[in-house]
Amino acid sequence: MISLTRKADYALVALAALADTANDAGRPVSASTVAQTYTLPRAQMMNIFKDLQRAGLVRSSRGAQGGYRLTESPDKIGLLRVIEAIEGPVRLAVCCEDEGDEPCTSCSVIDRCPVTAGTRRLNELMNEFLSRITLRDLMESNIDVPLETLGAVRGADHLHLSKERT
Amino acid sequence: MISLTRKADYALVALAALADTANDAGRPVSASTVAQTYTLPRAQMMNIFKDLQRAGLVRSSRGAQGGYRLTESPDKIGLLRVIEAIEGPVRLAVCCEDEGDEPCTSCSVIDRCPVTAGTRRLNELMNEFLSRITLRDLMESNIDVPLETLGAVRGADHLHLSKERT
DNA sequence: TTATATCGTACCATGATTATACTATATTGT
DNA sequence: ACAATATAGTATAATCATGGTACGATATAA
Repeated sequence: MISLTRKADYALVALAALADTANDAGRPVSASTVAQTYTLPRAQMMNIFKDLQRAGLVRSSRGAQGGYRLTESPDKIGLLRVIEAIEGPVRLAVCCEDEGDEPCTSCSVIDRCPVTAGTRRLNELMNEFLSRITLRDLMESNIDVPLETLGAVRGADHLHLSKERT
Repeated sequence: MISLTRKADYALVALAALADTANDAGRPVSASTVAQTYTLPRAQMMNIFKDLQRAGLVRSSRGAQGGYRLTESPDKIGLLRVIEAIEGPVRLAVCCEDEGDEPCTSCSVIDRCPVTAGTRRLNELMNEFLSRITLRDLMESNIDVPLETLGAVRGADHLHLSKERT
């Protein structure tokens, strides 16, 4: 499936919540608060924050009045890092584990496969792309930049991918 | 998870096999042949071809010497169509069911969610992107075009996304 | 008519995802 | 010091999608 897991989705909400509230000035925000604010399962949110912390995306302060804070500003946080923190590496197919020209160790098609090379390239592209889009972009739905350039490939300006935002 | 299901992956192999063998000149290729050629489960391959046929990507001829043929040339077949034929619509998150500004009916965050708008935009982009890349691109790992333009956003030429192909 | 091969559908097993619970530890405030 | 709060870590259960199989029906070519 080409989709985020619910956890990854929650993680984006969580990070956005931190970014919204108090970047690094105010006091930290607790997992419970975020869960309550957005009507999401508390326990789930705690696990998510833990993953985010392990990935270095948030810093935790324990104890009363504790919670989490972003370690970086939202425009420094690429989506890929968030997704990987929750779901692990992004791979379009099993054969994307081995990069480059190495033979496919994971699937049965071995080396006759007519699409591995392309799939791996596509995978690289996807990763690169996801790492470009930042949390800030997402919060402002400011995903125009890559979009326009992508649209320019075949002169497709009809896409209006940056509508109602400029 | 941001990855293709195994079925979708197989589907790409299958279509590539059809494209390789006999575009529309020769005789059709059976699901069993494809399965055998690439050491993939027969029954699975049959189901896949059925889905592809339902989506109009291949045409079937029954009986002995029967099999499948592509209905269009590989450079007319976008990846999105293939993926959708197998997995259904591509949605980055549940809230991408409703496009545009409609409120989120699917998740509990309702309308306070700080990332729905961005996620939906991102979803559009992803779909657009996948529809651009054709089966032919994939077979030739000719995915350089969008890659370069994407890489040009921040002048990142170090990526070498079109290596060993020009 | 017989062998081939798709069509359609139904089915099960596995594994990932989703969600919860519990114990331990650390910090704040009284 | 003590209680309340909140994270850390881990373990566990339930749910669902996926991966894979099987079978009867139908259509075609030889």
